[in-house]
Amino acid sequence: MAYRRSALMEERLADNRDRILRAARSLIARGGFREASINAVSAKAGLSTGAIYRYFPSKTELFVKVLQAAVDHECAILTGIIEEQHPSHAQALQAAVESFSNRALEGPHLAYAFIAEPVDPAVEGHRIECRQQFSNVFKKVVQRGVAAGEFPPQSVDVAAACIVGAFTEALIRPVASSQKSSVSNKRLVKEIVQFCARAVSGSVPT
Amino acid sequence: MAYRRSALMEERLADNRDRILRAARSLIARGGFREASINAVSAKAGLSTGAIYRYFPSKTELFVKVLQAAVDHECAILTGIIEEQHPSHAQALQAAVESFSNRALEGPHLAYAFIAEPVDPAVEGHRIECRQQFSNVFKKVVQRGVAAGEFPPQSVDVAAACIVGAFTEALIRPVASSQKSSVSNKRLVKEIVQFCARAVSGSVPT
Amino acid sequence: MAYRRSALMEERLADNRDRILRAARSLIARGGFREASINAVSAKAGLSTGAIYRYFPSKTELFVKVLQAAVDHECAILTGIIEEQHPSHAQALQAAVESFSNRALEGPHLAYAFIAEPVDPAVEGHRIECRQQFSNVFKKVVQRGVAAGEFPPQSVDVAAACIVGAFTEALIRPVASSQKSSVSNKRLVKEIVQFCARAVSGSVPT
Amino acid sequence: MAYRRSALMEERLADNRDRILRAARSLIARGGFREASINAVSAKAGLSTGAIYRYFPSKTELFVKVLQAAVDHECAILTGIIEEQHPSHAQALQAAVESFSNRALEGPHLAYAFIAEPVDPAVEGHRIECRQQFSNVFKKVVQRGVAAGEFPPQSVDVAAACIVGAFTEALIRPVASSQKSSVSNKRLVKEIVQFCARAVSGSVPT
DNA sequence: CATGAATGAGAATTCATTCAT
DNA sequence: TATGAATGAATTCTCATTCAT
Repeated sequence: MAYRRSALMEERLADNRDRILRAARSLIARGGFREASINAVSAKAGLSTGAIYRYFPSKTELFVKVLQAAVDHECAILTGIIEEQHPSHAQALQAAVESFSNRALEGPHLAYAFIAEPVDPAVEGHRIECRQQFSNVFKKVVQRGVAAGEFPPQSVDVAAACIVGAFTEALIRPVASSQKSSVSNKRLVKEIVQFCARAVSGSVPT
Repeated sequence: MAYRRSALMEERLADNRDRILRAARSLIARGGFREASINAVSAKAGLSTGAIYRYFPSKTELFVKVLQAAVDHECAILTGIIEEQHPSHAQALQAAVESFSNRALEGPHLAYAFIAEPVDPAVEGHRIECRQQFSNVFKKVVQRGVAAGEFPPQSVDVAAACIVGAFTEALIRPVASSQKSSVSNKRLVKEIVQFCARAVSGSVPT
Repeated sequence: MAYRRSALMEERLADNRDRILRAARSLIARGGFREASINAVSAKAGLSTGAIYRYFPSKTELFVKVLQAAVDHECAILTGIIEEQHPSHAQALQAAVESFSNRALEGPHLAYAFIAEPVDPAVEGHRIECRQQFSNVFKKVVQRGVAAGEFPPQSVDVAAACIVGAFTEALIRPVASSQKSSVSNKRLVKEIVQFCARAVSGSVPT
Repeated sequence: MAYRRSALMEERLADNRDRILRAARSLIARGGFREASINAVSAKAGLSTGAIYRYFPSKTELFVKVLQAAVDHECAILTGIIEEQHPSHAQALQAAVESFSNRALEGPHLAYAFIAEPVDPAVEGHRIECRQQFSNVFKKVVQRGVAAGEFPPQSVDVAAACIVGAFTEALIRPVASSQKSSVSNKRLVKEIVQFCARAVSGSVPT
């Protein structure tokens, strides 16, 4: 007679899976994929190496899930923002960029991992997808702005990619150099936001 | 009995060093850092693995030098372009971005490696420096444009970083996804160039 | 409060033990010892991994029991055959060999496992015993034939071992090579049978 | 300027490759494929684990080479024997079987490994080939005997397989059980030889 | 100075066995 | 008693670095 899996156990299982994901995420954020060995992940998650393989079929799949989760979470937030009421499409874009930037400055290395060369070519395909998915959010705002005549005609795909690249790079730079930047974080975000706004609108935001 | 290093020998040494750098560069460009093992580099350079260590103290240092050389070369070209006569600073910027983009689209994986996560965290610091150096060229154009009143006031550091990030991301995307993009390379470059021009000038380029 | 083991429970225990044995046997037959992991066995038996250890102290012991059971079953059949009335001892032998061969060609991989290298050296000792037991059946026929003067004098132990080895190898070969043999199964069995008959009798069977 | 590889070094390399092969062969012979881990092989060969991979691309390939070498060596000897002058084909067969048996009784487990279940299915294909190759030698003798009318008509393929199986089994049994057999080695070989002779000729050898 | 064989730590993954529930 | 998640030692294979020749 099979024992029913108790609610407590279910919880523990879900908890473990989560701890593994968080451990991997944390290690990737701190030191890139290179630092996220199965040993390191399992140690940080407080589990044995073998336990990882109960929850994920391979290291590659684990990484894919980490990226996916991070991107899903971020995209949900950004989508929420651009669907809010905004005086203009430019301001919708600015709000999204600002929101992302503020979060990225808190945990900057994960954003960095999005554009990192993967340990395993098998992750590569998925990483590209993630970035694509990621920039799709921005693409939507640009599309609307162009459709509304607020923005000049432009390739929305290219613009979205440029936006993602622009703020990613600008955000990563000061973090990676780990030296006090010449501009404060607040100022940095403001400048990034305005850069993007000018880029899509072709006008200086007021 | 210490032999004086003959001119011939000096030449051979320099030649070997160069071949190693070129071999590493070629391998990185083709398959990323992952493909550039010491074995592969030495084989491609026509030398032994041990010989590598006569010219470079470690793999890390070799990679650093490869990046440095690539960036130096690129920066020299870009600096040359922006120092030419241009009708406007916006057009100087556009010429530089276009030039870089065209080269990047020919050897896309090397550009990709610029923003790739390093094999060794020790490379990281230097990679950031390289990108810094890299964006300094664009910073100069922005500075001039702002000083001349052609561009609106803005943080030239942030703008330069954004520019580098923008075109890097936009260029890498189609390469990485290795699928025919919706826009042709020619169109892609044009769109990137205009994105950057709008971003710094706050106006739609004619 | 110790419950007396009910008849029902006894039955269930015996049933479980049997299902484990059958599951293991089936897996070994299909893919060799290599495929018969405790996980696979328990899954196929519809039990948990832990449950296996209630019925068998170790994987090794389980395998030993699987072999024992298979051999016991086969020996019972073969003994039945040779105890039947036969015109001659040579024909008794032929009937036994033919019977075994036909069954082996239906489930060839299990026969194969009899002579397979064991996963665990601890199984080895027992596997030898099984083959011994196995050849004892054939030994009896040879003994009778020699005693009756139908077969020439010979070491019955060696002859029995040779017989087992001969048909095992001949049966396994086409299976392992998994390519259509030059001879049909029917012909194969006939040839094996005659080989054995000639070997023990020193005459060509009519 | 490349240094020429000295004769001494060449010798050391060949020697190392040989030591690896011998180490693997010895371990397989002693405890089957299971005991021949890369660690064990390298330790026995007096090399590091990594060194193995300079000489063999994988464990599988190493095993294949071990089998191949053993079989090649044995086949060469047996072929030599059957090509000698013999009073009859039956005696040629007997000489070959006797020769093989005597060697097998000195290093018995390697013969055993020929019919062992492989660790890696990739080895399987090759192992079958080896056994085939092995029995081809005996097939030739049977063919000649049949052609000469000395042996009764029979499937030479089946007969050859049976012969190999017969003496393999008979030789392995006493060794594996590691208990003094009822028959001496000398007697054992004689009995095996006669079994095979009767089997192919259908007559009692004088 | 050049060579490249050798090293050996470390990587991902597997699986028999245990034990808290 | 039954469960199956967790363990962790063991496995194969890689590769930066060294050093005898």
